[in-house]
Amino acid sequence: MRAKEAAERLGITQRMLRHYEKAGLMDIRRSENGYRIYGEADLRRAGRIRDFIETGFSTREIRTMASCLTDDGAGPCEGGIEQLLQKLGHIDRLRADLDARREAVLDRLAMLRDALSNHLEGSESQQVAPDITVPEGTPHGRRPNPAGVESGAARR
Amino acid sequence: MRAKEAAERLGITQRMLRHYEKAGLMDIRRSENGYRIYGEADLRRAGRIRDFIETGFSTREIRTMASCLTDDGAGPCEGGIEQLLQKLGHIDRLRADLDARREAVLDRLAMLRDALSNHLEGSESQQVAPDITVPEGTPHGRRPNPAGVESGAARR
DNA sequence: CAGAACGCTGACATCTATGTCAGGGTTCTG
DNA sequence: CAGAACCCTGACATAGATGTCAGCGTTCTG
Repeated sequence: MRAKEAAERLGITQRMLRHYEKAGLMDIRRSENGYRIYGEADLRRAGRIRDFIETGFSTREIRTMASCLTDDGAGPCEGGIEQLLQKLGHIDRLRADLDARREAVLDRLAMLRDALSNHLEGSESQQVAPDITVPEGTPHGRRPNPAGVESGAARR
Repeated sequence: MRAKEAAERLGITQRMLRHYEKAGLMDIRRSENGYRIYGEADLRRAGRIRDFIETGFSTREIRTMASCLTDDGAGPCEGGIEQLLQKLGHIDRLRADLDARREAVLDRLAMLRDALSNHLEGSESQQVAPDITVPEGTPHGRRPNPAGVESGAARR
């Protein structure tokens, strides 16, 4: 397929697709007229690159773990794992934090709702947020190092 | 504590600490001589900001969810239910975002680990990342669309 | 006290990610 | 065929994260 479709399927702009290429992260085949021709594998690769970038990696870092971009789980993918684990650490810390906060909010919310209904029992009822449905959102529970400041000195 | 110590404990530079401040993400107390004085709560807040940033968020985006940076899940909350619901919305959206990122990372990680073990099956084994343990942290499982090209059109 | 170590501000510099525009082909369609 | 819709390259532009240096006060220590 050509640029437009590829970009659409990936949810990014053609600009970025070219950017990845220029950054040396991919090498797209060209048709005789010079148009880029993306194959499914290219899409997958670009999709991974996109994800890496949206996860906070720079093309520079990604190039470092180029072997982590191919379909075939071949190459050792040196470097990739540690870097990923590190990111995971950041993400998990934030998640834990958000989970805690989320619960606090839910609690408060429930409390208010109770108070409210008890209060306007039988009154004209002002109908403030009538049917509060707790928006589901992945299970949450344990909450280690609540507001953890650190998690391993000397970084980056 | 003062700048140097704070920065060290957070694993970032004083420069960035000032950057967060200038970005309107925190407001650090000053001693009479003008020196910044960081308290534990400031550290926690800065730590979260740091994590958000390293997870790919910009100060601009972070400012948007400023209420997610405080320790107390409590907070002003004046305005009641609407505000709470709104906050809940932010939190959940944030969580969704983090989940996506987290999962992308986990997927890649699992994939890599598999490839790796399959690869050095019985060989002299170079011991690259010997005992990769997926850091526990909220349950995760399904992994549809392995090398997922897409993940929902119109993103961001 | 002198010098080291540290703090502050502001400015300039680099790198990336992205957007957008221009100038100029190529393809598809009514 | 004419115009729309695409594609390409290259350049200029912005924003944000970070680094680093200068010029200048403050603290701590031998």
